Amino acid sequence: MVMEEQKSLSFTLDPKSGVPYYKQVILQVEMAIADGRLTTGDQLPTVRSLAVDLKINPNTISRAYREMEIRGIVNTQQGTGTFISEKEIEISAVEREKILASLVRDFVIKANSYGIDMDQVIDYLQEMRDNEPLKA
Amino acid sequence: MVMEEQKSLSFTLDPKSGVPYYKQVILQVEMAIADGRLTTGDQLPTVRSLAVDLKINPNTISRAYREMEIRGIVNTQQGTGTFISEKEIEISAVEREKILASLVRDFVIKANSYGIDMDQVIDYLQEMRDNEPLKA
DNA sequence: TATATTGTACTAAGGTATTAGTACAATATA
DNA sequence: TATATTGTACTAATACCTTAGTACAATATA
Repeated sequence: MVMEEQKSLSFTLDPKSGVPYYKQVILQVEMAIADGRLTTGDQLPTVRSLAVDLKINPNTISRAYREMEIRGIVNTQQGTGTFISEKEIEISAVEREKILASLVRDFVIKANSYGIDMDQVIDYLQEMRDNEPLKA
Repeated sequence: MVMEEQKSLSFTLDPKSGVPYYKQVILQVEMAIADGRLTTGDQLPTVRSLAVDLKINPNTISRAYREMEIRGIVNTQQGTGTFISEKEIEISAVEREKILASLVRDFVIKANSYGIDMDQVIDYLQEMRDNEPLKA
């Protein structure tokens, strides 16, 4: 068994946010991937250790990891651990297009309801991309 | 009292979708605004009439309208009705920027978790804007 | 003022989501 | 094989979400 890199990420929970714990965990992993702190092959904290750290039940961590596994973000193996996946080869271009379409649709409707139009959104995204790329 | 335009929109509900009724109503109003079927000053169906049409409780419609009022999408007055707001003058540029930032952040994280990067997103949005603008 | 029309407050029922308790199962490794 | 380490299944408690029932309140208008 190859020893994968076990990075020390600091997870935190906000009980008052209204966001479920398992979703907060997922979000933090996603953000760590997005900004490069986590990458392919990295090991996440074990279910038990993270549960102890965060003082919550192991099943709650397990649920977060399971959801990410379903989404293809991580791979889990009992007895071994949970690791960031090889980059989602399993999503076809067509499927990705569909997902993107639905994400964009929701997003545009929301933005629109705040009086923000597509030009603004596009400008914003371009600036964002040019100034501080999210992907490592 | 000026008689505002009362357009005939056809609302529908899908009980099997898992999306709450009040959210379905909000979504349909938002989409109607986005594609121009509804615009500033238009009156929405009354709470009661829409409740009868959709065969649900008036409070459910009321909740949808109240949420939209909080978001600044509509203005409600008892005895008079519910109308599409004058274009959100109440949102400052700074506030709008903040909202946009948080919307974009959520969106990018989601897209990223599906392996979709910003360039793809921007391309997609640009095509969308150029081909079939959402705003009338 | 009287009446119709509009939205609202308060409450409760039912369902769903979230989390924890407890015991278990799969894998790695000495 | 024995033991430690990893994740999991099943259940139940609690909280929250959604909707409806009922009665009410504010406004418009005859």
